[in-house]
Amino acid sequence: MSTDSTSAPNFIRNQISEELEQGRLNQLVTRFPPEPNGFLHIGHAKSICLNFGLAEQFGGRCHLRFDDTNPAKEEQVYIDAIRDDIEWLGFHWSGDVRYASDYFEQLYEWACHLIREGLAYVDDLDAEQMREYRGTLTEPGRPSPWRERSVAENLALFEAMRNGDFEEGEKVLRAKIDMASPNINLRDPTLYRIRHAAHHQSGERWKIYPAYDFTHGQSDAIEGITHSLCTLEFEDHRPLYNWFLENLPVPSQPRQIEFARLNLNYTVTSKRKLKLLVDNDIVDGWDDPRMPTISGMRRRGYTPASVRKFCDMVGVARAAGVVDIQMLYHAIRSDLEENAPRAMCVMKPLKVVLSNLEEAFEQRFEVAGHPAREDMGTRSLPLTREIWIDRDDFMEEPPKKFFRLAPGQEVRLRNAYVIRCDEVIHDDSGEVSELRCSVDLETLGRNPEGRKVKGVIHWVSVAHGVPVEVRNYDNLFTVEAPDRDRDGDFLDHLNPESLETVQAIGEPALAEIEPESRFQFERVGYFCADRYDSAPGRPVFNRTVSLKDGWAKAQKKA
RNA sequence: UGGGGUAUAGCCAAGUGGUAAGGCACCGGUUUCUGGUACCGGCAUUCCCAGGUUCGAAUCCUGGUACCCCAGCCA
Repeated sequence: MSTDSTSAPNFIRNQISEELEQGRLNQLVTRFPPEPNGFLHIGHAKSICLNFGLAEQFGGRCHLRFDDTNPAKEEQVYIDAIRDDIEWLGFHWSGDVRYASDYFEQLYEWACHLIREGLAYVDDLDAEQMREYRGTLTEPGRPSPWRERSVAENLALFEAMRNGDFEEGEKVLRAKIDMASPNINLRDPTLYRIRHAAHHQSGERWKIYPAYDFTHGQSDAIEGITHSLCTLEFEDHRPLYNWFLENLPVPSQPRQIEFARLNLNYTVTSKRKLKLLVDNDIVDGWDDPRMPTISGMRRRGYTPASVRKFCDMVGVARAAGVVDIQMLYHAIRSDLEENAPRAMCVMKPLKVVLSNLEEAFEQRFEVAGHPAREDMGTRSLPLTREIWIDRDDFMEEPPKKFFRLAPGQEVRLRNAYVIRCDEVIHDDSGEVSELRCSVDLETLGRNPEGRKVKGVIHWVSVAHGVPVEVRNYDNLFTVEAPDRDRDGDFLDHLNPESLETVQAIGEPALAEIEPESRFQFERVGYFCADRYDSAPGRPVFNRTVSLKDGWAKAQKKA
């Protein structure tokens, strides 16, 4: 697919290119700053595409920086998964992976600087008391009784905090800004809290950890980030972000710009909720193919290009909306339509005996790997007297305009002959168990004379078909906005049919395929060999997305 | 009159004073050995509402309305 990511204009790109043109900016430097407390999801993909895409496009740099200021929630496994996800998407960060924890010493010094300037103090209030003193949205807060400690005392106390002389929660360092500010973030926000926890990067070195607000902007400044792009909920934090930049001797002045986070219908994009799905074994891990995580989408069969194209289609703006999941489906379908080789695979096998062929009949067809891509070569397809077709392609009492198989009706076997259904055989329970059909040997590569055969169905030789496990995935939720249930739980809307496993029968070429190979199973959908469970000789496919089904749609309307 | 934001089609989204891009979805049609794809055509006399300025307004002004975010020692 030749979609260059982030090609569409948006307000951030416009701003940057203007700054570049006017010479107010030399080189663009962005950053992607995940907290390693979960897996990346499709919402993060939007941010990754924005940050890395912008840097790529304007010849700038993009840093990967882990915002690792909360050891209690973070783990190395997440760091590894996040790096993999970004690389899989096809982006490259500038320089080494960075960590906010790399700057802990500098941050500590800057905290001392604030104390010396009379702009920070150690507070003994506990969390509950602090909340009371903070006031409410409509009422101003009151100053803490500890707000006017001397610089010397604050310095000593803060050092003692660092040394581990206090228990967790006993003291915090706060900025001294304005307890009456209408912006709650400015009511003396917490800068440091005590945590006697081991940190995945800094180990046991620290007993105190800086809060997000005191870390992010300064880290940006240290790295020379020019544009710090984040989501809308941080808008209220921008005055604080700037306050630190103004009151600290930082080496550069980054600028924070906010954009709307991505919401997708029929799914949830909240690390907390995703973690809940994982922890309660509702899904099979963070990379379950039903998860909107990047690794889940990878396992499901999405391509990096399709994810990038999707992000590009969605755009970047400041209006919070919900994107239709059909857009995602479109992105992957259009990629795979062009790039996935074709194969035939029968999902619900129904035996068909081609009665006018001899027992030992066998003919092989050299068939295109892709109808429009000669570079994909050909594959060999054997036809024998007994074949499997899909049960959905036969109806004993068909409605009008049913172009598939029915008693007395003709249909083309894809890549082979036209056949006519002569006889329907039922089992004891009355279920259709077998079809007897006759082959018109004059119809290979040409249409029969005097009649129009509109239907084409897929099939597999009984003698040569290979058993294939197919996992048909569907939306994890049955409602558009599972998040937004005011008096229920999002778990109430789980789709009980989000996974259906079937034992299918595929054409011979599917026997020896590598994990993560993608195919279009003709007339059915796009499938990807599971990266963990599939192996040559034992294929397991995940349905990435179905093909559009005009027949089903027409039936629904009728 | 707590603060900060956002309103353009069913959904996403361009557009920043010159007469409503594009994509998804949807609806027709053509082609087709995938009821897929591709192709052609349709889909906002109007931009949250009401006034005003102007030759001219989605864009400027005034006044409303709706929705989103904020009271972690999370990010």
